[in-house]
Amino acid sequence: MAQKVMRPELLDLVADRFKALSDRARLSLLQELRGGSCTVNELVEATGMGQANVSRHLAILFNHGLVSRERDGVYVRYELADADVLKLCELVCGRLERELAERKQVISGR
Amino acid sequence: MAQKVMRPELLDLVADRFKALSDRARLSLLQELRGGSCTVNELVEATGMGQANVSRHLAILFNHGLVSRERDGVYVRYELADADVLKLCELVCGRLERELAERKQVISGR
DNA sequence: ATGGTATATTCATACGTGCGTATACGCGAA
DNA sequence: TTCGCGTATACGCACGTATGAATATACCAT
Repeated sequence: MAQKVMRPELLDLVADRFKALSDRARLSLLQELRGGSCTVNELVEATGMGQANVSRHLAILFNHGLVSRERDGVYVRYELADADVLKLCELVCGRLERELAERKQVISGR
Repeated sequence: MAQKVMRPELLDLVADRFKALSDRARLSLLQELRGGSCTVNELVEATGMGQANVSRHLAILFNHGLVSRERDGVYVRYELADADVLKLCELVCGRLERELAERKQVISGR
């Protein structure tokens, strides 16, 4: 139970943060980064996405503070900003897995 | 640290779940529901949104299992499905508040 | 069944978003 | 500086989504 009322402006910020996470491409980038920092090209190869696309999505994640970046000569290395990002994903995953399990029960139970 | 690899299909489900939460209108509905179950019209009055809009967004939240509903005569009462929804929002809010605090420090510190 | 109220859905429209292609930028080597 | 490579951005297009107005549906009372 945090604060009772949330200011509308904060509501927009929260919505934007969720929006940043509401894309398959960005989630797969975050997942790849769980294994450690990556360059853009490494992520291009790992995900099969186009280079421009990867760069764009990384910029979005960066602007939302979900990843950090650091120049390494010609390369730019991206990495997860912190563990909160994964906590969010795991909360959602946990729910989904429970729901899928329930659905299986219903199907096999009839 | 849950599973190492996430199947692409699950990734889409997660993205969809986040997408359901990535809208100001839906978040304000969830916030109103923190005070207990509400009818559609109560939510219309509380949020100032149009009736059709409220009904649509509630349907989306319902389809994602974020709220439950129950007929009460002519009315339909909606309520939060469980506490996980709020946990998600609070995780994001916590981050945002920390970020805003840091930003204030930077501004006032120069 | 009829009327009235609460809720859901349809339709048209405006806006946002993701993508590929092409191009610009940044950095190091020669 | 000029070249090559890695990364970022601009443009155009196709698709998705949120919205209000109008309409349909569900329920209760009479």
